[in-house]
Amino acid sequence: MPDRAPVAAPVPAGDPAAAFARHDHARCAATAREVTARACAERGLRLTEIRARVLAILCESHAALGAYDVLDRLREDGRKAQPPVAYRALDFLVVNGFAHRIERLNAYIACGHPGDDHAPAFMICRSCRRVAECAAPAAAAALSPQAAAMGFEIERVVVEAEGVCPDCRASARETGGETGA
Amino acid sequence: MPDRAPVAAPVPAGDPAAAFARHDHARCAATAREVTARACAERGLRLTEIRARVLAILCESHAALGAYDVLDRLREDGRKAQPPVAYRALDFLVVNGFAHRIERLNAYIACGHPGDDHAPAFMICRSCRRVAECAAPAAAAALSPQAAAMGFEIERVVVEAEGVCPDCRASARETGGETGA
DNA sequence: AAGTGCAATGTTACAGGGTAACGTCATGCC
DNA sequence: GGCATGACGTTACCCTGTAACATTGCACTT
Ligand SMILES: [Zn+2]
Ligand SMILES: [Zn+2]
Ligand SMILES: [Zn+2]
Ligand SMILES: [Zn+2]
Repeated sequence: MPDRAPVAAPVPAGDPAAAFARHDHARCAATAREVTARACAERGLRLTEIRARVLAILCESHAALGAYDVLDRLREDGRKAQPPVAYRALDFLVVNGFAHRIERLNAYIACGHPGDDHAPAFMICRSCRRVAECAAPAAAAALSPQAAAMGFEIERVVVEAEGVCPDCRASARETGGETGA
Repeated sequence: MPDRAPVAAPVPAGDPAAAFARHDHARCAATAREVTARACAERGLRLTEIRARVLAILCESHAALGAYDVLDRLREDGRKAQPPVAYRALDFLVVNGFAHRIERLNAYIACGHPGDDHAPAFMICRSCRRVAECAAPAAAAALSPQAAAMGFEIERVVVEAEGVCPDCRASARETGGETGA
């Protein structure tokens, strides 16, 4: 499902709420690609053609894409790509903080703050698969005391909220039915 | 990897830290099964033979088991079970709050507070796959303001911390090497 | 220029996780 | 008996992910 009209911009493109609100998505996507390219240049990382293409595919919308969705898109370009091609590019983007894996969906999204070192939390719409990336250091921090108490060393925290986005709630209300697609 | 010696009980069996500490696991497992059985009786849920068996399998250790691990165990009983048999039993347990799915691992554990309505967070050892279930309402609550601000309706929050448990940290130190198995 | 090393990509083949769909069977109710 | 319901049995898939190895291209050495 495509995002809503990417014309007006009542919400700035970097805002977490952008995923579920009207915003200038062309600018949103272009910024993400440019910032990532710059970060790669600064850090000596090679943003190869395939990697850049996969990032562009993820940037096309705020919906999470499965690795095989990405693979299909690569094949539409005329490549005869096999699964490892998609997975390797996705791994590169995730490891370097330019994309995120959504565990709940086994899927991927472009990062909203590429290059920055951040502790993201995600709001996942179970109806349209769009995902908003929020900063929620408090959520992860809440676990530290308990981890320390039991001697557990935390390396990474996954925080994913599943629910229904404003658009899909509105759609459900119109049809009077459930919140499904 | 089996749990450590289930003899002494420096930690009470219901404690979140039990997953990574010496405790009376026989008692720990028996309690989980009994509480679940009682909750089913009270609520008119049918804890059938297969469901009870799957719960017992999950209760055998604090390590997360994949659906196919559970299936293999069912087959060892002499059943000729197919995947849906395991998935249906696991779904029953998860939906009714007697087990949890660990998204990060695509795997399952028995619930530490079966029947109670709770907002669990998990500490997952990436080395031995054991999982501690903690109560961390603060982690989920930290997302509410942002969700409200963007009109997102949260239905469920996944909080999973990945890291290394005390035992595996100790093992790594002994061998001077990395924290792998 | 030839040789060497490394990172990225191409390709095959498979393992692991999950479900739709349909048939069967037992239970309980009218 | 007739019927609805919920659980289980079975088949046949689809989606997700990776090990392993061949190849390419580029940078750096000699
Ligand atoms: Zn956007
Ligand atoms: Zn939505
Ligand atoms: Zn135990
Ligand atoms: Zn461990």
